[in-house]
Formats: sequence, structure tokens, C-alpha cells
Amino acid sequence: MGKKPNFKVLVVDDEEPILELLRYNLEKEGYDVKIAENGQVGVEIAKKFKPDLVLLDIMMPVMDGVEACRQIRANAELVNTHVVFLTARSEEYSEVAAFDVGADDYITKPIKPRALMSRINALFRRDTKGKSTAAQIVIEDLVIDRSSYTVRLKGKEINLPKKEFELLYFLALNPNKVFSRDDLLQNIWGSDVYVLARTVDVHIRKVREKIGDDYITTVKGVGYKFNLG
Amino acid sequence: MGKKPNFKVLVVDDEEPILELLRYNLEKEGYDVKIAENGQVGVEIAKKFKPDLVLLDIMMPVMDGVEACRQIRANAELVNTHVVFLTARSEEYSEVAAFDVGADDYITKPIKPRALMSRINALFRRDTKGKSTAAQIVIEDLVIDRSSYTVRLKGKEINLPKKEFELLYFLALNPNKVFSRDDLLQNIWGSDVYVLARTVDVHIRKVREKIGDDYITTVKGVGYKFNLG
DNA sequence: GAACAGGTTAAGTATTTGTTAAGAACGTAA
DNA sequence: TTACGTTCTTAACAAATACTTAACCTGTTC
Repeated sequence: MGKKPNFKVLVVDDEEPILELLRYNLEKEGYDVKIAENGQVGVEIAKKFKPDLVLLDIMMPVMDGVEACRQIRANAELVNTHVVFLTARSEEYSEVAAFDVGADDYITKPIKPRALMSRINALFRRDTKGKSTAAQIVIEDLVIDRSSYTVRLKGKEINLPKKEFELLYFLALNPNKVFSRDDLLQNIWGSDVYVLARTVDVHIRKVREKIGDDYITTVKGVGYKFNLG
Repeated sequence: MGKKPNFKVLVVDDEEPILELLRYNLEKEGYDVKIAENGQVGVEIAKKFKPDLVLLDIMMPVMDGVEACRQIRANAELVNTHVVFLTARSEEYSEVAAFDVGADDYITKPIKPRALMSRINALFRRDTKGKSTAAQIVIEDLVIDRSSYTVRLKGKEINLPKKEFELLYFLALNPNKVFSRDDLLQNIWGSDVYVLARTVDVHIRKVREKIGDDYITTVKGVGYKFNLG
């Protein structure tokens, strides 16, 4: 289904079935998943993998979750990593310890995949918020409104599909700056999407078809730009 | 993370770990937090701090929660302060007393931070809503009346079930703004309810069935919006 | 004119949404 | 309580529409 923008999740648990359950569900949601069977291995992988989220069982052999969390929190490269504990209902006391060590949330077993996914998605949603996005860009007769996802040209509303809208929005956000097709693919499609550069041309054409040829200029051999002035 | 508009919370409990657990979670949510270890200290701090919410343990040395609540309620400057009791499951008898003394809510230990935060946020949401909530929204032929929970289209009354009404109401309250299915679930269903995003589609369809297709527009790949203008 | 870059078009594929229906959950009244 | 009617959620399939590709066209440069 919906592709997540490259979010990486590390699952650390000593129970094989739980690892598989979580891996399956997370991958289905589009996350990049790695697993570890105890805290020590978990911490090692975390250092290399630099996950955005670690799901950490508390009771584990070799190194328990609380200690693993402490070590993760101690690593400067992992400051932006979320840590969520998985605990059996009985282990209530570790709750306090977990938060002391810097957990972001904790989830009690038995795990309900749907609820878990919902909470994880919410966690990342908060992250992605606050992106620098102008609510509205006004250039001459053109009004590009991100909150309503509409474009108005001389007051007349124009309907743009998602990719076309984002293409126009991105270019207009950086007027007079030329972007190569690859730049545009990176910024609008995302870094993990593989599509041909010429795909951009087709979208550019569709946008021009709707707002006219005046706003977007081709810089031959380089790319496209939105002109202002 | 999410900054709350300066809401102040006072936590009164004699157990250190619980105080810390609550303080940690509340501060993470963006609240301004103070703590007290018994009712007497709690009341004193409350008078100066003027919190928007007091989380009050019932069983405490020096002065118990019920008495503390009574004193808070007796203070004219604290009329708008919410009081929520924290109790062990066994202390059921105090429930009646708690509400008699003017408690707003009642939460049993062991405390689940996630659920607690959810309830607290909901409490404040109700507060802030009061201002931005229109009793009646009138758009062209459509009248949405929150107090009577009814919708009239061209004068004819239409019966909408709760979810459908709230969906329409929420969208109409923020016209022209696109909301993703997840946004809608968060705002209407609540942050602790886990249902599939496609559930929204079904409700949208039912609303459209009743008020026609003109008011709610689909923005493909993004979500839904109520159109105005 | 050959090589190259971009424009344009159309077709196939993929994705998203619409719609329906079944049953779970909920509330209410007997 | 049970029975009933309603509402909510899910799942499945159909329909709509967006996206990507590839092919062909145009114009420019050397």
C-alpha cells in the first residue's frame, strides 16, 4: 500500500514468532525492517543501520531492553531515533525504568498488529509535520494553495493530480532556480523511487497544458525552472 | 513534541515513581508540569500555580485527595481547573466521594501513560473547542447544527448518525482544507482508536448519499475536503 | 544531415477511490 | 436479560483516474 518515505525500523525481540509478526506487518506498511534477537545484537545493528524507530522487548537474554535503550540513547548518531518498548502485561514495574531511559512509548503484549501500526504511523506523522511548507504561493495570476490542494489561475480553479500539483508547487517554491529532472525526482518522487527521468517531461507538459506555457521554462540540457519577474 | 498552548498540570501523588512517570509523559506532550507529594502541598501549589488540570491521588498522607479537591473547588480562582482522580482499583468506595467533591474524571491505576495522555488531551480539546466550535454552520443550502445534532438541506431535516455528523461537521468547520484519512481518524475517532483508513471512505459515501456529491470533494492521493466558494 | 534534447501522444499498468454487503458492536426497549 | 434495530467496521470487487513508459515528432546544434 502506501509507501513510507524510507523509514527504517529495527525490531529487537528474542521470540521468533513475534519478530516475524512484526517484520511482516511493518514491511507491509512499507517500512525498511531489520531484526535482532537480543539487546546486544540490537545495539550493534542500530549503530550501523541508524533506524528511525527501534521496537524493543524488555525481557531478553544477553542484554535486556532497558540497557539496550540506554546504549542507544548514549549514541549521538541516534538522537533522532524513537524507541518504543514491548512489554508483557505483568512487567509493569519496568514501565517506569523504561521512561527513565528515554523511551518514547511502550506497548503491552499481546501485540495487536493493527493498533501497533497505527501508533507507529502516528509517531512518524508527528515527525514529518513541521516541514517547511508555505500554505499559499501567489505569483501574478497564479495561486497555489497547499492546504486545499488547489491551483487557481485568474481566479478559476484548476484541478491538478497529486504529482502535477507537487511538481508545480516545488518549482514555484523555488522560483528562478533550475532543477534537473533527477533533482525533481529526488524531491518529489523520493529517493527510493526508480522512474525514468523523462517521466518528468510528461508531467511538465500536463502542468503547462493547464496553466499555460509562461510559468515553467525549459533550460535546455539542464532542466526546468519556474520563472518569476 | 507537540506544544500545547501553555496548559499547566499539577500532579499530586505520594509515590515517587508515579510522579516521575506522569511528569515525563506530560512534559513530552508539551504541558507545563509541577508536582506535589501530598494534598496539603498540592493545594498550596495549586493556589499559586493556577493549573488547568490537577491529577490527584486519593490515598495520600497528610491530606487525602478528596479533601484536597474540596479545597481546590472552594477557591474562586480555580473554578476553571479540572480535577482528575488517580485511584488504585481497590479503592472503589471513594469514587462516589470523588464526584461529590467535583472531580471531572476518574482514572484507575496502574496508569497507562498512553491512555492517560489521550484522556487528558481530550479534556483540553473540549476546552479549546468551546471557542472554535460553531454551534451552527450555514453554507448555502446546508445548515449544520451542533447543539441539536441535526443537518438541514434546503430546509429539510436530515438524520445523520454520530460519526457521519461529526465527519461532516469537522470538514465544514475547516472548509477548503484537505484532510487525509488519517487526519480525520485522529480528529474525529481520536488518537487511541485504531480503525482502517478506508472506514472513512464508507462514511464519506454515506454522507454524500444524504447531502449530495457537491459539498465534499475527493482529492486523489491526499484525502477529502469540504468546498466553499 | 546526424546527433541530441525536449515535446507530444497514446497505451498499458498501477494505484486510488467508489460502492456494496455482511457481520460485529452498540444501544434500547420489552 | 433477550430481542430488535441501528450504526460502525471490514472486506471484496468494480470503476475511475493517475502514472509510467515507449515511440514518434520537432527543432536545434555542429
